[in-house]
Amino acid sequence: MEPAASAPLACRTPLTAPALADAEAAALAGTLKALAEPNRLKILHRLASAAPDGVCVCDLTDPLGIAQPSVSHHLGVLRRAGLVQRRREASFAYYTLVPGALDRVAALLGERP
Amino acid sequence: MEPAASAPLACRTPLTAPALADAEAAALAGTLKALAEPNRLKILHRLASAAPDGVCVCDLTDPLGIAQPSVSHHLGVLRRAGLVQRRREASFAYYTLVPGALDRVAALLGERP
DNA sequence: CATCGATATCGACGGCCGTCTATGGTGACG
DNA sequence: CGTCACCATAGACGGCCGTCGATATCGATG
Repeated sequence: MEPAASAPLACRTPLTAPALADAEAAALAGTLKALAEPNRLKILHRLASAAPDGVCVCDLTDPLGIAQPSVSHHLGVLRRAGLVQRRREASFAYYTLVPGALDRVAALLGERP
Repeated sequence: MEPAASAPLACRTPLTAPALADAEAAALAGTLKALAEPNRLKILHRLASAAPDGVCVCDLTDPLGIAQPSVSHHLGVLRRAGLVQRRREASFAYYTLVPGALDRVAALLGERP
């Protein structure tokens, strides 16, 4: 608007702020990217609804309507993101939510720094 | 584990639940997909930090380190997702957060149905 | 030991996404 | 009225992602 240096014009920049660091942005984006998929959201909802001691893969394949390798793939993504955990028993695999994980993400989105 | 019908085996399915509807899953996934990008998170953080009357595009280009059309692209994605809004003034464009948008997303992630 | 069922991994294919350069449209200024 | 700054759009290119069929592993069963 007025006293700038050499720049031809500056609309204005009233703010300063730590500016979200690259590492934090990438980390949060990674977690959100794991969440941003319809089938994975359905999986999480299912695990949240009926997760006393876990849900096995065979109980997820039919409701989702996708092939079993795809279900395993999505579970792997959620597991690498730290959102779910696996408990192996015989030849079955029972998946459960990692307790505070979703709430932590929600808190990060809700906070207004 | 034992008394099934004709299926050769059923690990067990103790739970029932409405099961997240396709439309809801797709909608939430769409919003999360808009959030799941480092540069867009930085934009939102910036808007949240210093957003009394908005931030113009020129103030976002340099901190992000990407070309101006890319910034416009990201702002468009956030706007179509209903997360930010635009206010045009002269040749400038001031972007602000849509008030309750982020909190709504956080609430959806935090609720345990 | 041979078989079968439950999962995970592999390789391939199609589509979406983030980035860029180039260009267009609009308001201010001289 | 010509010029310039700000912003948006269009088109192209490379890479990541979701899906599948095929295959491997591992435990239980007979």
